[in-house]
Amino acid sequence: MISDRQEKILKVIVDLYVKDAKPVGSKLLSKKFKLSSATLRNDMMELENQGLLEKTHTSSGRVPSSKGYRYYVDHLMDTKKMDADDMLKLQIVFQNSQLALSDVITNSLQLISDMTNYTTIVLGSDSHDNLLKQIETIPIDESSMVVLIVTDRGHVEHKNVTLKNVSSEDIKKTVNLINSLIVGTPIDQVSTKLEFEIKPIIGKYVKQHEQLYNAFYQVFNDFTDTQVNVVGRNKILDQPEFSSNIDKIKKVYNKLEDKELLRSIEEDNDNNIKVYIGKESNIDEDVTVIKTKFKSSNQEGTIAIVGPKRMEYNRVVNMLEYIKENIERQD
Amino acid sequence: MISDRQEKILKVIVDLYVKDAKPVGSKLLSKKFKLSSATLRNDMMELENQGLLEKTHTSSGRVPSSKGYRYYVDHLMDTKKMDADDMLKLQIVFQNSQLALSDVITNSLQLISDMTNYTTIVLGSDSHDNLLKQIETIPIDESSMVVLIVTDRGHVEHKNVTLKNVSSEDIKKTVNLINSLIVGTPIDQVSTKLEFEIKPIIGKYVKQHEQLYNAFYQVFNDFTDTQVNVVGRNKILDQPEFSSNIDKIKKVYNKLEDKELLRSIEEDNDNNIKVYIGKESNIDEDVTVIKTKFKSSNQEGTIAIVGPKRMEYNRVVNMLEYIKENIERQD
DNA sequence: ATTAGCACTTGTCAAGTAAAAGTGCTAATT
DNA sequence: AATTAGCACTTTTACTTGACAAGTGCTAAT
Repeated sequence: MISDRQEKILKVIVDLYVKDAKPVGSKLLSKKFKLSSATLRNDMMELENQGLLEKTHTSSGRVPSSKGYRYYVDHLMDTKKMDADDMLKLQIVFQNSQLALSDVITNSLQLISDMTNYTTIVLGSDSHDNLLKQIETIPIDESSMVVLIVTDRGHVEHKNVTLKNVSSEDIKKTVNLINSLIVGTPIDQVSTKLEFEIKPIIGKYVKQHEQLYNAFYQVFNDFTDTQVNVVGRNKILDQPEFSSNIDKIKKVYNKLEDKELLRSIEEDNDNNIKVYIGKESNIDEDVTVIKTKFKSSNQEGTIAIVGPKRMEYNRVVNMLEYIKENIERQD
Repeated sequence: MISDRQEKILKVIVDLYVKDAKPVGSKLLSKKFKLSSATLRNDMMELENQGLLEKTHTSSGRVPSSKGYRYYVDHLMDTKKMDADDMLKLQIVFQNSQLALSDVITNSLQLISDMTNYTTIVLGSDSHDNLLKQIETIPIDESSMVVLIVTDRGHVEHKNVTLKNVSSEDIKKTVNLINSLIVGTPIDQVSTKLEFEIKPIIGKYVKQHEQLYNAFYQVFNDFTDTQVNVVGRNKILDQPEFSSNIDKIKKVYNKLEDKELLRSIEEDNDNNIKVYIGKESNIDEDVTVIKTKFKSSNQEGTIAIVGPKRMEYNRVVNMLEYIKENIERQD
């Protein structure tokens, strides 16, 4: 559909626009190609007709459209060449054997955020299908205790609970009951089991069963759906497409707090790296999200980079690829 | 130093400016007082000479200075009258006996943030002087386990740790050793004790002691200084003094991530409600922070409200007072 | 002690102008 | 047939300009 030269022109326009955030005109391009600006103009017009480029106003230079970025991502970028400096810096994090995997992930995403000026997100996997592994209580003083819940995949939930006039005997009984009867149950079914299997029993044999039941019920009920860690939220303010537009900032920030949205990113089950350009991001037409799932023996989840549509696609994809591979290799 | 009438004028100016964010002129004031604008102008001039009012430019109305707000806070506002609607809404949260105290705190600060459009912060108390209460390990699979640490004041820290070829025997031995030897030690001395009291012993009796030592060392080392919960970060974008000034927003957001700053808020040991106006906030000359410590049998910490210098001092102080009292009464 | 009156200052808004950047089209050139 | 030179046209941006509104400080009168 489009000529080789037009492809090259598109690539150069994307690269230039990503770098400088300024619409690219035919004159500037004519320096990169050994062609007159008029020739470039003709090709640019064709690329615009194909919907790959756009103008910001009648007489402005061209800017890639979402479709243009899509074409770039799918056909034009050299995805296998990683910047040496980026690689080196990431390596340092991954080679620090002192760190637990979760810290390596956090650190590397912090690093990416700092290097690229984009916002990064780590989503712990949805724990609702985790199985209850063990519960544990630790008394703090005569009227309060800490309740701990651990799942088979290592997710921990804890809570400080206040109890009045409950004997440690009764607490122990209840804990043992739960540990023997409902361990192995998926987390989202625990509440039900608690009600129909535990409540009737402790109702008979345990004083203050009401309080105890409520305490445990509460902890399970609060079980966090998805652990979210947003790194470099403020980087958004450094991106020119946002820093001049408070309403956009407000919109993006609100979306970043939107659990629904984050869940939807996580629920995409493609294990490869996936690029959501502009509206596809469900955040803002000027935002791009690049995400991937990862899964090691120890931990699984999703990592995502949120930046302007005018994003360093190449670089980010390469970095994510690197991280994903290295997490999954760590076994 | 200033007359009764001048005091009244200052109060009205603060109230008006807080409400409308517009400099207050003599004409507007003359409607509130039965005096001509010229008279008011004379008094305003005197208030300006005293440093209590400022002009934004030679011919603008007056705006309270930091000193003016300070005077208002210390002498002028009726701190005992709480808005009935505010009270009602807070009551609902505090009367929900289903909730654990920590949730009541979070919910009430979320509520304040929503009602006032300010940002709120909950700082869990610094845990460094907490004493180690108990450690606990829960195996996840053959190569990883969860390590849990609980302090005497109910602070919980947990971490997923990967171990290779370490027997559950050895883990148990080490845990028992720690629980018998260093329980009761202040958290910030645990690392040292771990090194000089535990390391030598497990060095002799435990295989893979290197790995185990490192794992535990790591968890203690990561012990979070202060638990921070910032609610309603985005409200800042709705305040007119910031929404037109990206640089200010950037500055404030960066400060809100600044652990040093948050620690300094927490380290102020005044148990009463304290108001930091403008520069005193250490955030921005246009920001005010109002904070208080709270302490119940179960939990202690600091709560702070961050808003523009043009803040509803009265309302916020009253709400904080209410919250503080109700937290501390819950025993 | 208060007020009326007035000259003066500053910010804001709309309209107008000129320059810069870049386009599309036509006609000439390779 | 593809490329280029040339030019009229459009839009943005940055500056002026002028008029008006808001509000002040000061003086003189009440």
